[in-house]
Amino acid sequence: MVNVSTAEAPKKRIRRSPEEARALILRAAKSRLKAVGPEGLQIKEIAAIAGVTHSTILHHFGSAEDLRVSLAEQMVEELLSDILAVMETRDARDDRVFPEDHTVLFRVFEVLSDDGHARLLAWTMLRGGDLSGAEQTLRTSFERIQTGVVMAIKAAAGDMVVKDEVAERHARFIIYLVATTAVGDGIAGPNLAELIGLTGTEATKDFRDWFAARLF
Amino acid sequence: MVNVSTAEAPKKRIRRSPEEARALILRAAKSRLKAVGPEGLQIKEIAAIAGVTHSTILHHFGSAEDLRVSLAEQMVEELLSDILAVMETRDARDDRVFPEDHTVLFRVFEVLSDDGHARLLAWTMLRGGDLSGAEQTLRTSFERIQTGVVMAIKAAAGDMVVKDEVAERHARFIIYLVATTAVGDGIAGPNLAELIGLTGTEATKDFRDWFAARLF
DNA sequence: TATGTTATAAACAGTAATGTTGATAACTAT
DNA sequence: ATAGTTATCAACATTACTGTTTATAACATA
Repeated sequence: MVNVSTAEAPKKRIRRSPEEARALILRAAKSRLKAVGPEGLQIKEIAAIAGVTHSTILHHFGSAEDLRVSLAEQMVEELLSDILAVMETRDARDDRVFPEDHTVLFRVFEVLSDDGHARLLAWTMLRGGDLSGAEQTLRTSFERIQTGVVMAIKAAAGDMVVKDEVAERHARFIIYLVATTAVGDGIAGPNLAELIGLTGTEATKDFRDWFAARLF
Repeated sequence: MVNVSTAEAPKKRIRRSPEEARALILRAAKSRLKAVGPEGLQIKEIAAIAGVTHSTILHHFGSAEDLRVSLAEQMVEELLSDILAVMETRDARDDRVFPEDHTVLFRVFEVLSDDGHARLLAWTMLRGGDLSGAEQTLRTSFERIQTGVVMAIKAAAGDMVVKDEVAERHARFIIYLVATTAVGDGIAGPNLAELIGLTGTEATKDFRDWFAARLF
């Protein structure tokens, strides 16, 4: 006998293309990760946000772990392309890669720290997952960043001649420092700043200015 | 009927004081953390290392989560007391807080980054875990660190007079920068260094020297 | 329309972690 | 000694997460 009064309305299915479904699920996973941290990365939670069942996720990604790997790869690529875009579309009136208003550095902090990428990145690294899928993107992106920083160093030196190898070494240090600082800032920033008394957007800006001024 | 031939020898129980038991378990948790990272922190594994059953852990800590919080708190306290010890027992021949061999800074990196403290801290923060249990320790420790750094800044200024508020502001920036960098280094260091080509202990030391030289 | 494909869902199964309970051994105090 | 306390263990219960199976709705194509 069919239960009439309490019968669930048969749920309308939305049929998506594999690409759409994957994108939808990855978006949900990302928002979940940003909201609650690594613990929230469970396929049932993600499924709920995406409005699908968890078996749909397994269908598209194979396993929960594969979804996490895909997510990590996608995030790394987004992050780098974001930063490269800033570096390489500098203002036409100012051809320096690192103009004095510190646009690029601020943007790096913004992208890495304020947007939550650092948290996601940290999660990726903490879990020791491999990023070999994004390996090539990573390498070429870093080469382009390196090139930009070397140019900036030479520009900052003005008339003085800077040997290539010196500039390259210096560039590596700078990149490493900025990256680690932005990551640390993204993770420990809120707690640490409160503790030290560096609160408010004003203090944040002051710190970043001070930091930027110290780099070259 | 008692099974004679295959009877297990009745396991001798070691009865510890609550303090000893907690310390033993925390030590095991710490070693496990270093070995496998925050994800491997599961009470049965820890129990196996400590040589107790997992219910003993639950008895002493309440829940698996509470153990993780306790571990994080303990590590924060160890970390700070470690750093303070280095800062405050500087070589008698050199009364500067930050001597030119960068002892203190190197120690900060060592403790935070190399020992895996940063990873656990990051993990804790990413999970939104609170460290309120260590709140008081944190505050007083940071005040002492702040004092030391202000002294270092004034010493570095030599004969020039530095206003208190200027030195204090500068000190906050330095502390914040060192802390975030060390955290970021602890998390992203291995991956990032490899990517950039800053590999080997030599390169690590070079970077830290370069960084230290740039602080004051 | 008929047929095939597959994205989706629901129910079920397996597994690994945390958590609970009751008994007991080791210690303390009377 | 005796009684009381509790740290410990073993066995069990529970939860929560991943993965599997089967059926079907949605769409494409002929």
